[in-house]
Amino acid sequence: MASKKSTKGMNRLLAALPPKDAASFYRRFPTVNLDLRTALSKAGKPIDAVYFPNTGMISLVQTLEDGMAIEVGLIGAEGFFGVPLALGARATQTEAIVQGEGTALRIPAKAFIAELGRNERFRALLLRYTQALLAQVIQTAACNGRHNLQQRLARWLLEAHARMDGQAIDISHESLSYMLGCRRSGVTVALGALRRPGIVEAVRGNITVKDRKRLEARACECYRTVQAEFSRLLP
Amino acid sequence: MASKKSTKGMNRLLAALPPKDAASFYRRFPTVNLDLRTALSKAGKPIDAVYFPNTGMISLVQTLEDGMAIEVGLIGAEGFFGVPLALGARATQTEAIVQGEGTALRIPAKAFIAELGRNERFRALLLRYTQALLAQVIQTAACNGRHNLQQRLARWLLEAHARMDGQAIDISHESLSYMLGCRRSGVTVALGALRRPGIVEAVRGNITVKDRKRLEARACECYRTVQAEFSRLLP
DNA sequence: CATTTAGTGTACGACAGCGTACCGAATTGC
DNA sequence: GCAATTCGGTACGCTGTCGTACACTAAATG
Repeated sequence: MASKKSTKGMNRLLAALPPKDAASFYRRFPTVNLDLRTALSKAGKPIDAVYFPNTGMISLVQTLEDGMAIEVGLIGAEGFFGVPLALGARATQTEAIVQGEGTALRIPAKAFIAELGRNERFRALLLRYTQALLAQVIQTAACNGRHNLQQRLARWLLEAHARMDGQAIDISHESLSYMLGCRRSGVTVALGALRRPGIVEAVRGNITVKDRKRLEARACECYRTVQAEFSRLLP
Repeated sequence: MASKKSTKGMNRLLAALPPKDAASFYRRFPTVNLDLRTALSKAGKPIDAVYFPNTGMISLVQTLEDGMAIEVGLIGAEGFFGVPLALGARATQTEAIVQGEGTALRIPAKAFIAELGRNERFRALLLRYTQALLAQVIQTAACNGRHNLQQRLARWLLEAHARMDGQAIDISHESLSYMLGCRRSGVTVALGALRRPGIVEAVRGNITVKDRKRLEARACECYRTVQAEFSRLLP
């Protein structure tokens, strides 16, 4: 295995470390499958491991008292799940759910914390990612307050499309409504408006982006803004 | 001046440090006035100092491309402004605006970063606060997506009331609409519904909470949820 | 293969909040 | 003291999204 080439399809935070460090992580910790709809952590329960996705994506979902939920962040190979541990907390009210199949490096909480204590560079990198995640959540807060369903759906599809490397996205209207915090039929209508002009194709539980340019035109600025923040913080 | 007693009306993060450390901060850095409507940082510009409020409050506001804005977080004596610096960034797209008059300890960016590097305990404390702020922004994202104006206004008033120690809140409907991301007249109507039953009193640019209990009943759960997160993370 | 279940398309009345506009009252600036 | 400006109250028609409901189809299950 050519070690330089293997940064393709590898988690980009780990890939940003000195090659020896990255290799050490991949040697010492297992790569696990991220299976669709699996919860990596539950509200209020201790986080028992952190995940650095190589492929696939993880949704951060906040559940409200009435049982309604809404997505507040999306994590792919550009990041990792486990920010609260890096900040000295053990648990969050926010749930993490696999929303796109893939694989991830899994590091148990204890080992992760130990590693942070001894690897200055690793810690600095993860804190910069934390700032990027914060920027993403902030943008989502603004987006939820001011942009309409059409725009937010288009944004979500762009985010997912990028993280799934252009593959089709396996998600039902029902799940998507859960992410966007709206009715199931609201998704059907908004998606119909993207499907009719051929911007996306959609069949039972599966959405394919066909024309990214036109999808961007229908989305709000939020995707672009967050993107810019990420490349500024994590070059 | 009895040094133990002086934690009253002092920033609570600094008050949580060993008394010697806290005193050292207050000796080495100036306490400045937080003047209403002052911007402590501008979108995209380097943050030149961090602020630990003793009293008053600071709003985190995200501006969108169309010039519309919305508040994503609120900082009082329980926290500090400057999280991005603690995470290794120099600037953010998010603006910080004084929304309630008070005073704050001001630490220049350079000195702050130096201090973080040498004071382990200080750093750990600020990172736990960062997690609390993240929880606040996450809840706000969910709140903006799912709660109505009435509930969100009530929540905002509770947050402000707590941070202003029960004092009257100096803010116009216009500014409030800016915080909540709605029309000015939307605020007037929603506030009217709280004023008529005597829950709040409102005169030109000034709102007084008269009945906190009933205000809580009109607010969404978000205030309580964030509150719980804060006391869990920063006892 | 027959039956159940999950996912999708569509419709309809209700309503919260929008954009806009206008007026009077309080405050500020000259 | 007067004019200009800011702030607050109210109204009206419009639009996006909601809640709900029903029918149809594809997939899963027996």
